[in-house]
Amino acid sequence: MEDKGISRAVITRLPRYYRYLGDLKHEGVERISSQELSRIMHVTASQIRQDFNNFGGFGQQGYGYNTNYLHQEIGKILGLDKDHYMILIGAGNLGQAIIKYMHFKKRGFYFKGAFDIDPSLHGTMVDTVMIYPMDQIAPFVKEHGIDMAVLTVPKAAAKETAELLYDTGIKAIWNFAHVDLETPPHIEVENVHLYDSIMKLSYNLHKNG
Amino acid sequence: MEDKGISRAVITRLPRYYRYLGDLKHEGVERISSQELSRIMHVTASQIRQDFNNFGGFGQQGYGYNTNYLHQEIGKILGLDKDHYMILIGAGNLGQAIIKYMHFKKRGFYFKGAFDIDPSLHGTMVDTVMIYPMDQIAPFVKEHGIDMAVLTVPKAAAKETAELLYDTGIKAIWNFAHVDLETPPHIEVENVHLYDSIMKLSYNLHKNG
DNA sequence: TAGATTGTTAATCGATTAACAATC
DNA sequence: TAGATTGTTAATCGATTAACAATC
Repeated sequence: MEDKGISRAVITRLPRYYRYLGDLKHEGVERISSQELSRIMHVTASQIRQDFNNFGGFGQQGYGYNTNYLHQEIGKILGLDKDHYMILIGAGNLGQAIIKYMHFKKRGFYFKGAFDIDPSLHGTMVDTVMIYPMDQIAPFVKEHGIDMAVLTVPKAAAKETAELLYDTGIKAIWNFAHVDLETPPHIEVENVHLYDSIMKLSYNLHKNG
Repeated sequence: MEDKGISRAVITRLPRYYRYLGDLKHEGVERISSQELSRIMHVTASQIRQDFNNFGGFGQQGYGYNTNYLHQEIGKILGLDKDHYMILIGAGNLGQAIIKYMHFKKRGFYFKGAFDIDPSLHGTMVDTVMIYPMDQIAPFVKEHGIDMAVLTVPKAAAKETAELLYDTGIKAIWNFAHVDLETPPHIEVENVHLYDSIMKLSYNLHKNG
């Protein structure tokens, strides 16, 4: 699970496997072959087997894969068996929606607090999450053992806001601001660039005339 | 621009180029070489030149690229020189946030209406956008020349809701529900799978122990 | 045991990088 | 003209697919 040699392409596919296996499990499907999964997911059976074998085989010759076991193991690889304590930085429209959208919905991801520069928001709640002033980020992170920050501040503020996090002990930033952060090596970043996404859709919409 | 042979990897990089060139333009940088851009964006100069040459050269030997021109041309490739009329389907937390987040912010993308099953929302506004009942989707799309739908309904409703769009003339779906839609060939889909994204971050957070 | 299907090696394909001639 | 830098071809690298022996 700690192998550093797993390619980015494989990692990107893992959550999708996890999602499909969760659905199959939900439908009561107990076993599945790479061929059946291939048909459902529209990827080759070969790729499925190659992907899983990056982490050591989860299947059994002549049988296939046990849906429950495979789902669970991929969950472990993704770190979903562990709890994550999160803060939100930038409690605007998008930030508040993310709190409401994620909260209680996905086990293991917990918002412990939100931060904003707007003093009128301080002390108010989004769902069950309190909004604090920005200068309390560092002590809050330490006190609550926060490992992830969700960054939903305007583009112009993103760089300096992210820098507030670098020495706090935060390990990961989920970045919704449309800049690419240049983070220190001990911090992982995952970008959700919504404008990039809609531009890609726009391209595809027009590509055939 | 209509060339179908452009690889997915190249398309995915275009919005990022567009973003960086917009920033450079904003900073008053008039020309840039692939080498300078390479340094700023952390990709190889070779890749930059290859990518641009998929669409016919935009540069000049010995000079480099004109920032404004290149920005504009990539914008055209992405279809950003055209207006897009959008509807939102599913006016919950995330949907409302997207309307507020996108509206007026990015030229060319206009929300004309929103739709929800909840009758108590019908007739109310999100920003400047009215919420309508679901059964009005088809006539609305035709009347307003809508080309894109943003799908922010719960996972369980996504499939059947998407199907309401297939024969309306809609050309593209920006899908925030965490299912992979099986759309007919005349409809493009771009997925924003937030859970997939946070799972990837979780993986990277744990991969070094 | 025979059939099925994995795990894994080999072959192919595509994308990235390097190199350099063309040319501004 | 000389220097710089693109456009483009060739080489390399990595990811995907095919094939099949191992084995349940």
